[in-house]
Amino acid sequence: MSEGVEWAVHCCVVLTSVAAPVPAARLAELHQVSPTYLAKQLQALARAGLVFSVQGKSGGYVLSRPPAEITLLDVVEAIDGPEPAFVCTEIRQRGPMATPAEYCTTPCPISRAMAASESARRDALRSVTIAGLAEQVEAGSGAGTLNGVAAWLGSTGT
Amino acid sequence: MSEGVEWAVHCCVVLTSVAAPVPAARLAELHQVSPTYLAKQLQALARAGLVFSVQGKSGGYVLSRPPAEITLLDVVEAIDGPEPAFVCTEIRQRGPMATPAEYCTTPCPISRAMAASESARRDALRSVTIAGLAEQVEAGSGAGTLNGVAAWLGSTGT
DNA sequence: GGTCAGGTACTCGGATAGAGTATGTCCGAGTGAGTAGGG
DNA sequence: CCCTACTCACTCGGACATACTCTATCCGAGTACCTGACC
Repeated sequence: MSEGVEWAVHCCVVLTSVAAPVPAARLAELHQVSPTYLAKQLQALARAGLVFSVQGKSGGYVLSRPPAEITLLDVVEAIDGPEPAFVCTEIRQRGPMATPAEYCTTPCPISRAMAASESARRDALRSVTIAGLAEQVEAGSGAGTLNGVAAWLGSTGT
Repeated sequence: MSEGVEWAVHCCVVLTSVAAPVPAARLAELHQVSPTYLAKQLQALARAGLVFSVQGKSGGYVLSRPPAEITLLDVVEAIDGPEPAFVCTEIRQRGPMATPAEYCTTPCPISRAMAASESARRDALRSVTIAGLAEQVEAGSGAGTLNGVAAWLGSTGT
């Protein structure tokens, strides 16, 4: 899986506690990652409609929806793309013992099994929201952690 | 996901109906895929212990276990590798607002959610066996399909 | 006829090139804020 | 004192290089089968 997914999810979680837009460069500084590449991931989030991008002097990125309405699946698909990992190339219709196309009314069993596993993964990802993740972060690292991060993001120093 | 996974699964399914070893080149001809690259995938299956490779004039590959004891997960992991797609790089421990390492006794919530989705996918893949797939192929394409393929694999002509 | 040695052809196995995608970087377009001037 | 127009600095956005993995290929190592000779 793309490493940018992890960055994007972390960004969404910290964005839950801020109201003003946060520039990509500041998020990169917070996470110590490549600013330009993180910007690319945030652009993908913007294209997917998960965040709003505002330009200008005090611009940046803001969540476009309440965190409870953004699922982990939304973020993963925004970065990695919505197409499933497994694509059936219809091997059964090729070669000397090919199954005639008229018999292939349903997806082949292998494709179905792969689709089922993909679906299970997507269901698991869909059941987790950004708000839920933020809640767990607070529970794990202490209440007020995200507010502290938000304060740092809003300030100008290091 | 690696395209070789699809090839490998198809090979495992057709191997359920043969007793004698089948050369990689013949499986490639059956599926109309690159012989040398398919050979590489079969080598991976052999390394994982899913198939036995026998050398010599009438050599080839045979399933090492009853098809009911080989799961789709086994094949996928043999080709794509057993390591999970998502790897947590512990972003929370980096940057100016880093969480101290002593607070990181449990995996971060994001990592946990990703692991859960991976686990769901693996469970789905584990619940499908090669024998089950072969059964569904017979049900879909007509009884005797696999035996016909087996006969073709055993013969010498095209 | 049976046994054994040798050759041969066929197999797998790992080491070796090429293509596509993920990663990382750069510069230009756009815009909101701040400022200076005028009314 | 308020309004307006301008400048400017800061932001995003897409176009451009680089590294790595997936795909595809080649040739060498090994082995079972077949053939032939010998007993």
